[in-house]
Order: sequence, then C-alpha cells, then structure tokens
Amino acid sequence: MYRAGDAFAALYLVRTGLVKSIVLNEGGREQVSGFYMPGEMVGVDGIAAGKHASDAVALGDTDVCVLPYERLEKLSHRAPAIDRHLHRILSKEVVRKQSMMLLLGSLRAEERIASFLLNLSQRFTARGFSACDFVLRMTREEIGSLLGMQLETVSRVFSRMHKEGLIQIDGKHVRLLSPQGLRRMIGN
Amino acid sequence: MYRAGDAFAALYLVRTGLVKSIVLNEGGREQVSGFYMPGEMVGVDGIAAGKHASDAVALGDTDVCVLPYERLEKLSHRAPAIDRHLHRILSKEVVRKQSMMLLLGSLRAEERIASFLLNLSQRFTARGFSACDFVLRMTREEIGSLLGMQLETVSRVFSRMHKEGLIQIDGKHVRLLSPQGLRRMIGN
DNA sequence: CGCCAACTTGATGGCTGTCAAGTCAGGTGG
DNA sequence: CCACCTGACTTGACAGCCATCAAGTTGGCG
Repeated sequence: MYRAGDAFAALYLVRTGLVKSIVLNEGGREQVSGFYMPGEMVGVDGIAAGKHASDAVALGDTDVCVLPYERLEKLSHRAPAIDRHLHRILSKEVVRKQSMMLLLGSLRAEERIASFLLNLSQRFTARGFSACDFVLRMTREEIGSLLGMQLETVSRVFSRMHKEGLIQIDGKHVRLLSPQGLRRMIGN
Repeated sequence: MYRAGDAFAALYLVRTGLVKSIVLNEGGREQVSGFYMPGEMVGVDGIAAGKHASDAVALGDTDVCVLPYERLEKLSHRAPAIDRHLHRILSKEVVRKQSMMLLLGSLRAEERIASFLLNLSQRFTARGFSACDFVLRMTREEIGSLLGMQLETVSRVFSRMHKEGLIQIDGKHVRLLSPQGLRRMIGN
C-alpha cells in the first residue's frame, strides 16, 4: 500500500483481508509493527511527519477504503463527532503499541504467543467470527517478527502448546482448546 | 499525576522536570512506557477509552500544564491549526512507541542502551542543553524497565561502555565521549 | 516430477536473568 | 560528630531461555 518515506496523503481503513505494517531502523533491521483487521485504520504514523514511518503490505486479497487526509481534516472541522472519533482511533493505536511494548519487554516466548493468540481471538470475536477456531493469514516468520522472536521459536512454542493440549494447530489452522489455560499462562 | 483506570479529563504538557509513564498488565507486571521532557505531552493514551491506560509520575520537581480535554476539543473545532497540531502530537506518540517496539524486539542490551543514550542526547539538544553531557533523572531500574532488561544488565552495559571509552559515567552523570561509536554499535 | 517456500525438530552456544555479596552516598537519630 | 540505615548501584557466579545453525518434512505450483 505504501512504503516508509512515501509522502503521507491518506489513511486506509481495512474492509476485508489483512494488512501488516513494518518498521525499519537505520541499520536495516525491520520488524512487523502490527496486523490490521477489517475495521482497523492503517497509516496513522504518517500524520506526524507528513511521510510514512513504515511500510504497509496487504496479506492476500484485501480491500481497503482510502481516506484522503486533507478531506478528512476539513470534514472533521464541520463534524465534531468525526474529529472525536479520529482522536480515539489515534489514541487507541497508542494504547495498542504500548501494550506491545509491555509484551516485548517483559513476557517470555510462551507468554507472548499466548497473548498473541488471545488477542487474535478477541478481535475475531468482535467481528463475528469464531473465537476459538481461525486461520492465521501470516507466516511464522511474520508472527515472530511482531513478537520479537525467531520463527523457530514460534514453531516450537506452537508445538509445545499442542502437546500440552492448550491448542490444536495444523499449519495455519488454529483451534484454542483452552483459552483459560492460555490466560493463566500469561499472569505466571 | 494520575493512575491507570482514572477517568480521563485532561492532557498534561510538561513544562519543566521529567515525567515517567507506567503500564501494567493483568498479571501485575509493569513497565515504564516512556519518559517525557519539557514540551512533551503526557496522557494521550486516555483519549481512547475515556480512562487512563497507564500511571504518570513526576520524577523530582516538575511543572506541568493541565489541558482540560473538553476545552481542547471545543477549541480545536474553531481553530483548525490546533486540531492539526493535536493530530500530529498523537501520531508522533505512535511513532515513538513504534520505534520502542523495534528496539525491544530486535536489539540487544548494548544496542538498546546506545539507542537510549542517543535519544536522550537528541532530545536534550533540541531543548538547548548539552548533547554530550547530562544528568539522568531516573534510576537504573527505571531505565531497565523502559528497555526491557534488568537493572544489573543496565549497570553492566554502562560499565562496559565506560571501559571501551564510549562514555564516561559517574552515578547519574553521563558524558558521551563518542556518539559516533554509539551510533555504529546500533547498526551492527 | 521437481522445485521452493513454509514449517518442524534437534544440537549447541551465548546473552542476559537471577541470586548473592559488597560498595557508596545521603539522611536520620543519638 | 559519628553510628546506623536505607536505597541505588556495582560486580561476580551460574543457569536458563532463546538465537543460531543445520537437516529434514510437507504442501503447493509450474
């Protein structure tokens, strides 16, 4: 959809499919900074500097709604409700990144995966899909990148959770057998 | 200043001193999510849900300017420039958290500290203070919390950098002897 | 049929967490 | 003025988690 450094012109509202965003630092290191589901807004990191701070890439077939930022601004001056909503969207993104920081800074591999799965589950539920049975549209490597670990570790943790009866996993198809067990695992 | 869960009523603009913000998860784990210097805005994570998602605590003597959010909203409808500025502040916070995610997910202890010191240096410079000679107002534990490591590791990395002639460090007084060396260290 | 990307699993080493002991500076009270 | 105490910090020893390297499996596709 766009690359880091591109001039910022619009926000993108995901309608169907999945979008990943990727940040890069000077040293060439890169990391997935988020996966965006239908109803979520991509590109808000571009407002600050007038150019995008990350890449955004659709994973598989995806529909997005392009919202030209200038028009959005004008609209929001006339309709306070829109403005307020925009503020909330931006703030929510801050909260999300903040909780990812907590995850990356203080959880171990197993806990990160548990947290990730529960987060997906919750977002699927909110969209009317099954809470405990879904298909991952991203690779192990992309999951690992988001969670700050190697793809081998992701794979191993999935296997271990499978053995312990917490989840069922077959390739990209996941079933949560014990959401409670996963939850317990995070709080130590 | 406020605690997680408190009703959100205002944003806080730091005028002098230093503020830290802390996020907590369900399991009782906590982490410093940011240090805020004069001119920076604290509390934007509260807009999303109408209540704060983190604690904010002043480190030492600190002045803040309280900006009641309702008034800020009304103001911004009349003055588009203010509205745009508010958007940029929110977006900048997203960018900051995003680069912290990258730091936490893909850098090693030495690189994190180097990155932290250079970031401080840059922000001091922007405020007219010395770029290479400053006093840390936070403890090793707070630094470690922000960077996702233990206070012992912070201490060890400082010592190692000192031995290698990259920095001079005496308690909380830091001098960067080779910002270039620190920069090189991050890009591998 | 062969190729390739994605994934799984094993072996090994290193970074950093953890536990422990000791130093240092500042503050309090006798 | 000194003893004492406490919090912040430093340094060492050791273990554990996870990265890294490597090899093998699977499934999809031309």
